[in-house]
Amino acid sequence: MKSQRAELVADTAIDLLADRGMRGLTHRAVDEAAGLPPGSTSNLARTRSALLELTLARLTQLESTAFAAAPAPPGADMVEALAEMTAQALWTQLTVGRRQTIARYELAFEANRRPELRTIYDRAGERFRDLAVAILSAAGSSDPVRHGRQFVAFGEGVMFDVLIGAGAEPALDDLRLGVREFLRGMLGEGAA
Amino acid sequence: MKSQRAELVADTAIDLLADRGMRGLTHRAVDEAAGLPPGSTSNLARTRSALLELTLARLTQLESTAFAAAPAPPGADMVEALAEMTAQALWTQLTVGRRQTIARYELAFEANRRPELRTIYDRAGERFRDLAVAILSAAGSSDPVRHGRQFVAFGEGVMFDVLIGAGAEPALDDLRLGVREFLRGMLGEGAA
DNA sequence: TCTCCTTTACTACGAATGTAGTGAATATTA
DNA sequence: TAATATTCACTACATTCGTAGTAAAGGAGA
Repeated sequence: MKSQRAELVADTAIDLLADRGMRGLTHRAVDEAAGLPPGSTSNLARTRSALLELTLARLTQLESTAFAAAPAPPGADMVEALAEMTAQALWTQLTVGRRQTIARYELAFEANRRPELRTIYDRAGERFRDLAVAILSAAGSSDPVRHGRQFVAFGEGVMFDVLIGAGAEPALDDLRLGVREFLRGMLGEGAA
Repeated sequence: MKSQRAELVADTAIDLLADRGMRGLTHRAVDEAAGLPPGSTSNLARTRSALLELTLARLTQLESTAFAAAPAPPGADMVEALAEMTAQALWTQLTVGRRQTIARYELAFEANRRPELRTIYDRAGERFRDLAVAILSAAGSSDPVRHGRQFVAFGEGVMFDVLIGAGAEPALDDLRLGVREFLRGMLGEGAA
């Protein structure tokens, strides 16, 4: 981020987005929630579009570091390891990163109507998707591109369901079971 | 719906929600988009909360009819039939029902902050989930409740991915393939 | 036909919003 | 230190928002 202040503003915007939604995110609301003198946010991000861009940029920055350390251990049962890794990642996003995930979803919707956001969102999504393709390819997928995409979609669906849908508590064990079944379905019963 | 006018207002609100998001849905915007004299929506749904409730109620009404005719054909390969059925349903939601789906997502988020919406949303979701559990149970699932839930989550994820995420065109063939693999993963390779 | 009740049209108002201008304060560089 | 560029705090304004009041229109039932 360009400055400490920009970080503070963006982080506050993320929380507001998660807690109060798109309508709750305003320049003034950020000032107030961050304890900044009124006008500060308006000054840093002149337009609403600029504020959204700043927030999304910060969000992708935060999430990219969260998924950085994840080298696939090429052990005996790769599916098992991959399932464990994925379940843990989902778990993290659902608990510690709950608000970040919700804020990201809010911005994803907004990106459908704002090209400047779409650009940022897609660039981050692409990197993530490519990673999934590479991993599934290494795991012996017969159609890595489609599978990679489906893998990401499955993850988003699980998170969406927990955070927005039924609202039930996420259970790590269930996540593990689910991901394992999902992977076996794609890679075949006895996949390496 | 209570009146033709209420239907018109709700349908217009759905479109606005899909096209302009939560911030684009206002009493005045509905009047204008529906071609009603200013104040009409405000009069029909006195508060913003009432407007959102009306819209969500209409939405669940519309979607319940869309999924009504779907008796599982107990043929030889049940997984195959179920996959075909699901793929078609997803396809419909992604094309003809695109805006309805997006509007539903918007309201789902809002329901996290508005208990009165949460009630409506959950009641509809429960019926849907129960249906999934029953179908998977009939298909021989070893854990119908968890699988039913995961099945719904998978569907939401696929839709979310297409509508909000990568934004690529949905391909019916890919949907069919994906659902089939997903089901085989849950039900076992040679599931009936 | 007359009466009662619901729906509709229109208007008003306080509060909140996005945006932008300006001068002071602070940091950076020469 | 002096000059310059950047960041900051504060203010102002037109617009839009949610909400509500009220009077006219319309329809149902006696």
